[in-house]
Amino acid sequence: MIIHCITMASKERIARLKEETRINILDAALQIVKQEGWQALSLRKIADAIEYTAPIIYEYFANKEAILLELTRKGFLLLDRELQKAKAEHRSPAKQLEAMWLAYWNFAFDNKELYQVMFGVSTNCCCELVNQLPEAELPWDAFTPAIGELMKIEDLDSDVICTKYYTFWSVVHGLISINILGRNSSDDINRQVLRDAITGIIRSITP
Amino acid sequence: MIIHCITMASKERIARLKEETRINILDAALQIVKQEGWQALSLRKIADAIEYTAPIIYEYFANKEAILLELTRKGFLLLDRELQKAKAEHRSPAKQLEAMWLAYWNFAFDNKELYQVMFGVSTNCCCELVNQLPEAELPWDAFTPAIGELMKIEDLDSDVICTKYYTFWSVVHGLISINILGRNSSDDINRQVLRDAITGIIRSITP
DNA sequence: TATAATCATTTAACACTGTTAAGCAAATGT
DNA sequence: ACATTTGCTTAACAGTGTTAAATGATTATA
Repeated sequence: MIIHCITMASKERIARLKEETRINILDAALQIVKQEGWQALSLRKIADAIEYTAPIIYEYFANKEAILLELTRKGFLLLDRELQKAKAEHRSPAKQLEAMWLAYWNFAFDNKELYQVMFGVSTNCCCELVNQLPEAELPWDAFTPAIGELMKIEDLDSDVICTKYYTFWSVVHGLISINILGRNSSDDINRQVLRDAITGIIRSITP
Repeated sequence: MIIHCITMASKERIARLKEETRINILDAALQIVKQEGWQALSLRKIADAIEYTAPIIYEYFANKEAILLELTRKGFLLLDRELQKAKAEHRSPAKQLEAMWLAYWNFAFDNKELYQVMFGVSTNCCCELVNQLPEAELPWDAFTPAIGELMKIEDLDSDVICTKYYTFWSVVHGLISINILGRNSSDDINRQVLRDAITGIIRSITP
């Protein structure tokens, strides 16, 4: 009986350790990418970083793609946190939209590597899988209520809202992509493009 | 003397053949990518397609990246042809801009693979090198005169024109990227977003 | 024409990559 | 004390880009 309890506790400890190395794998992967870029990420490098050999990774992830997929999942959750935070700071939908797209912009540059794997900017991976990720719809869920409120439209899946959402998204994502690719214009111009576009769209949908 | 002429001719014939297999390499690469995607492109597959062995490719290109770089160069030239064609069909800068961005859009989907390697959408390669490519500035050269004319600004490198160019480009490239990644909205909505955004920007800069 | 030099091409090899199977040694259950 | 499971490693496979050496045909030279 007592032995049973002890083994239960040790099982839990082991489970905790396993969870920990799972996190270590993800952390190591992200760190390598931040230091050397996506192209340099290899399973053996991850294994080195967590002081194991490569095959052990398959105890925690089905394959390399699964690691990237998990990173994009965490990316979407982190992005959603930032969006919610920005939203909570304002009451009017116009201000909310402006703050949220700005938060989106900042997220992309504060987490360049995550954004790359989330939206496939200059990295080749798992589009189809990412699209099946439920978390990939969090931005939609975050933005459309504000758009709907601003336009006084209740059906958040209507084509009108969809169109406006994609207009916002396109210009912001486009500008981010162009910058990540290094086709840099100056930061001043970036900021102005972003502000002009967002306020322009907001004005165009404000009744 | 005669012999000299003959050898000259044979040298030219050989040079022509070499140029031909250079083109064959590029064609084979693009065909493989179109059929199996960028991830599936390998030197040995290219070699197979042109009925040689892999190392022969290094007689024509410094490395794999150089092949991709040459494809993006050809991509920019092709894009420029389309832009010029669209431009030539109209006289007013507003109509020109609209037609050109539409041509840009069509190019991206008619040559999805080229667009991907040109702008790094879900493929990892050679950003820095592409940015040094002179041909990468052809779109800028194609668009800014119309923008300048429309805004009645002569200095095509002024910040105002730069800002407007990036605004156009961001929304179009963003929408393309999102679609290539498979985050598809319907074609109807795409078309509407594109038209709305372009005509909106044009109206906003028309005096 | 015979020999030397050059050229085009291939084979072999290296250091990587992701991934799987086999083995081993320590911890665990009986 | 023995059997079994577990954690982890070593070895291996098929593939990648890339380089060096070897081969065989073509060309130039004597």
